[in-house]
Amino acid sequence: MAKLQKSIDKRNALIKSTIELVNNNGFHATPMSKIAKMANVSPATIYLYFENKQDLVNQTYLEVKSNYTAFVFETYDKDTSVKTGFELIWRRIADFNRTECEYSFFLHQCNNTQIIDEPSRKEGIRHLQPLLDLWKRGKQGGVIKPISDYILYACSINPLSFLMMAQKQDQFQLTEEQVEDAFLTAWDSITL
Amino acid sequence: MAKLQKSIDKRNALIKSTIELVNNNGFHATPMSKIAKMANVSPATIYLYFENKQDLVNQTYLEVKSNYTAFVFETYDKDTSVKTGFELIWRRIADFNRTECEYSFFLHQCNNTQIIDEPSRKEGIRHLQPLLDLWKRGKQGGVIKPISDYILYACSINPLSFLMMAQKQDQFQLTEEQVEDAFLTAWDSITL
DNA sequence: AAAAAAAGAATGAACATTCATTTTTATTTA
DNA sequence: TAAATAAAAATGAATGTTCATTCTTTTTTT
Repeated sequence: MAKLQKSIDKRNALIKSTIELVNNNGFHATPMSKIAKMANVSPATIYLYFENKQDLVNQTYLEVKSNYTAFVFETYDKDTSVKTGFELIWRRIADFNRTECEYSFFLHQCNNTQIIDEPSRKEGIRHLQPLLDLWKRGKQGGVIKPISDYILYACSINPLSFLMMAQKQDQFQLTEEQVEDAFLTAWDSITL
Repeated sequence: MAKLQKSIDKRNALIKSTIELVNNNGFHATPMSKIAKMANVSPATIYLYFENKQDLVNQTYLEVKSNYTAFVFETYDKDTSVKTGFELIWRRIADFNRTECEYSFFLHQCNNTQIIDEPSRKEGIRHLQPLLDLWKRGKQGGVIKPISDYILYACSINPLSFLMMAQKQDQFQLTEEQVEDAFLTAWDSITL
């Protein structure tokens, strides 16, 4: 395949530039020419790696999303109590939001706007399966509230995105202590 | 002022069209010509009412946001118990998300992207002052957890936005019953 | 009849994408 | 091994389109 001959470094540089520029200006306000310049590449070169602008952003999304899930479940062990398991996952997500703030912000933008096309977004959703399985077990064991996974997610995981955004906008500082508070709150919200 | 001579209907139509088109295509993918067409107006006419595209979207944002706050606190009475007060506000927000879904979605997009360059976008949750005051009282009375307002907001109010988004993307149906679940979850999360 | 509001067409800039060349890399031949 | 050639990758400069904004004219209101 031709693809594999081409420099993986260049592809990465393009993806990195895309993230940074989309984060700062939004997708439609980010010209290909700027992405190229930031990646030290000619505009034409982008089209050797990606079909077009939409493909570039879709692939960037999928790549970031897969980094995200890999990170989140890296330390997960499904043979633990529901509480331990949840805490493991939750804290990894919190870490990701804190340490990989650029990725996190990019994902947030993609999830909350019309940047990404449907198929890519759909593909992104499946990634949290282990957490859903854990919740299922928790519901069966009478630990987790027997309510929609969407509500569980909205109340326990999504707040981290919001706090990350608030932090990014300098409205709020997400310190260690705040993370503790947020965890206890998340746990309280989803348990019986 | 000339402004007041011009038709308020046209201005409203422009704002309405802006919301609808930005919701469906995003700001930068929405041409002025389409906004004009949807509002049954010539493109040039937009510039009689707004300075330019940025001004149009900024003003739309301010207008929607002020509708939101007016709606949310319309029924609020600060001389009630913390629980009653919170429930009043929370349910109004839920209603707004359900019945004024277009407004709600638009606000969400503005709050989570770089569309708006209005200082007021950076004000965070300050526009919800009565709610913050209520929480203060709740903290003093030992009802509400003594933690950052941002965390309280993230866990009890923000989930509604998330659920509205999920609904908008047809992943989820926010029924009456789900609203009940969500309310109990929200209340559990912020109380001691 | 004058002033204000609205319109459609024109302008010029920005931008995604493609084209024609050049540069780099890999392969073959002597 | 080194020169010669072929293939791949990369480029800068076009291309053609889209679009925000403005200009000139027409319509409506006062």
